[in-house]
Amino acid sequence: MTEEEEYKKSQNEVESCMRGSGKSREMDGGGVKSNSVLGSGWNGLALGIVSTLWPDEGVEQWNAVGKESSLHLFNSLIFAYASSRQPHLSFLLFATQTSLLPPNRLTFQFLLKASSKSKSLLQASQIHCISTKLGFGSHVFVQNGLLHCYIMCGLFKDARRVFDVMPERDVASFNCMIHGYAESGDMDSASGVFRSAPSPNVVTWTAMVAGYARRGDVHIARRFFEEMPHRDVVSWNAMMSAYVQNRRPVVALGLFRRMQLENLAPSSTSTTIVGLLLACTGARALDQGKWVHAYLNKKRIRLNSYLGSALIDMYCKCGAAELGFQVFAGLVEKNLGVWNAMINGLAINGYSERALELFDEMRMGATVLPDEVTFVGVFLACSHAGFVEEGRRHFHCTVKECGVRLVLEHYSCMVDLLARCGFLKEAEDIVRCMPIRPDDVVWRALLGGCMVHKDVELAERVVLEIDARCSGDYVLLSNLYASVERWNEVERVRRFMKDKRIEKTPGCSSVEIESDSRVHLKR
DNA sequence: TTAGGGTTAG
Repeated sequence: MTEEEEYKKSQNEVESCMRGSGKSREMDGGGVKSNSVLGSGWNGLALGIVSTLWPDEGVEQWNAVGKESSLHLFNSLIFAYASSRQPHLSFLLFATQTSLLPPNRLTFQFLLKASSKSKSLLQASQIHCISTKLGFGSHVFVQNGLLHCYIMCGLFKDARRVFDVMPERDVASFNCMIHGYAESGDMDSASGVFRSAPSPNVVTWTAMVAGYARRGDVHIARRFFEEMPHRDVVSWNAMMSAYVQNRRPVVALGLFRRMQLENLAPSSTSTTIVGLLLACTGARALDQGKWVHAYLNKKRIRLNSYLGSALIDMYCKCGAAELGFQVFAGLVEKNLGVWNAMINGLAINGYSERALELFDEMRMGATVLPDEVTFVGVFLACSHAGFVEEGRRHFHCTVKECGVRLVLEHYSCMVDLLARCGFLKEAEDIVRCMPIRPDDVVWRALLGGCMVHKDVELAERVVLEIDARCSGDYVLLSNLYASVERWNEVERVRRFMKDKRIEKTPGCSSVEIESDSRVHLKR
């Protein structure tokens, strides 16, 4: 049976189970009966697993939970795995547990959590089937778990079908559904579910705020935020993030000040600080970013990967790559986001060699595998420094070796590198043979090379390929004609722009926002 | 111990 057939079969089974499950037979607590089956060998195994999960406090935690009840212990472990980076290990543990101890409702809840985290609908369907057979399937928490898994897998229509036939719904079921619609950008449906929710809570309202923000409707998001009967730290974080996402970083900073005034800032989580750092980055507010960093140090807040990469990115985008590197060097937890922030940060600041060295270091370490974003940094570094050979090697070989798919951004960097270094033919060949349709950024990268090397004929062809031609493209072409003293063509382009009323976009620059609007963090 | 907010490119 293929995986798809297997999936369909279990989906049918789930649906027939759901239709026929009727009233749930609660068995919570009953499972502990088999305690005696669990010998010391199992306790040893459990201890080993706990120690791996929590190397420092493992024994202590095990002592705290392990001796009460074996089922409780196994459930705790399943939950710990479900919340960890290896959620699939929950299923392995369940396979060993189920032969010794009858699972209870919590076991299934945690397994469904693991299915959601590993986005495994097949597992979720199977788990739901077993739970239904044991009489837990129609419990609202279990059903919510299944619903959540459908949402996490992006199957919104299927989620709706589950939602519609649920024998009982609570506020979390509505919240799940709203979040799902919001994720898919369907705020009309989300708002329909929101209106039908009998008792929306702070989670419901926050899901609406985040949903509108994600779609770019920051004003509607703000209206929901202001109308909320009660706000908690997550709602504030969602609203701050809404402004950051919609390129209004200064408003986000202002919101944090209001949060402080309402005395909510002391309970701010690392997510609040990440939001604050993102706002500083967006506003290019280096001084305020430094304040946030100092605050983190003062409060001895450990830098997790989110905080670390946000800090690195803030320093690099504000032109202080050295400070970014200091943060990077001091980080204990370096995940892909952290490496990418540093490699890209060095590349955009012109530290090409250092960026490429770091990329080699990352590959040598082999704990984190590069992805598309990493290669954007790599090509950017090659392009800024004019490292043609190295760029070619990475473009044609390393990307494949790492199992990474080439995306538009990679092509634009590579075309930029080749074209600027005078390999115009090779650059054009790449554009013409790309397996994905080149966008205007790619064509403009080629146009830039034509400018440097005064290739008028190619530039004329390239300009015609640009979909959304703007004044800059015509100005570039006219300057190119001027540089080879073809004054008639210069005049022709200028007249064309005038007739079509194509105006030059005025240049602009930005400065750091004034100190009186600075965020002052409470000590 | 079901549900909402966070990092890296463009």
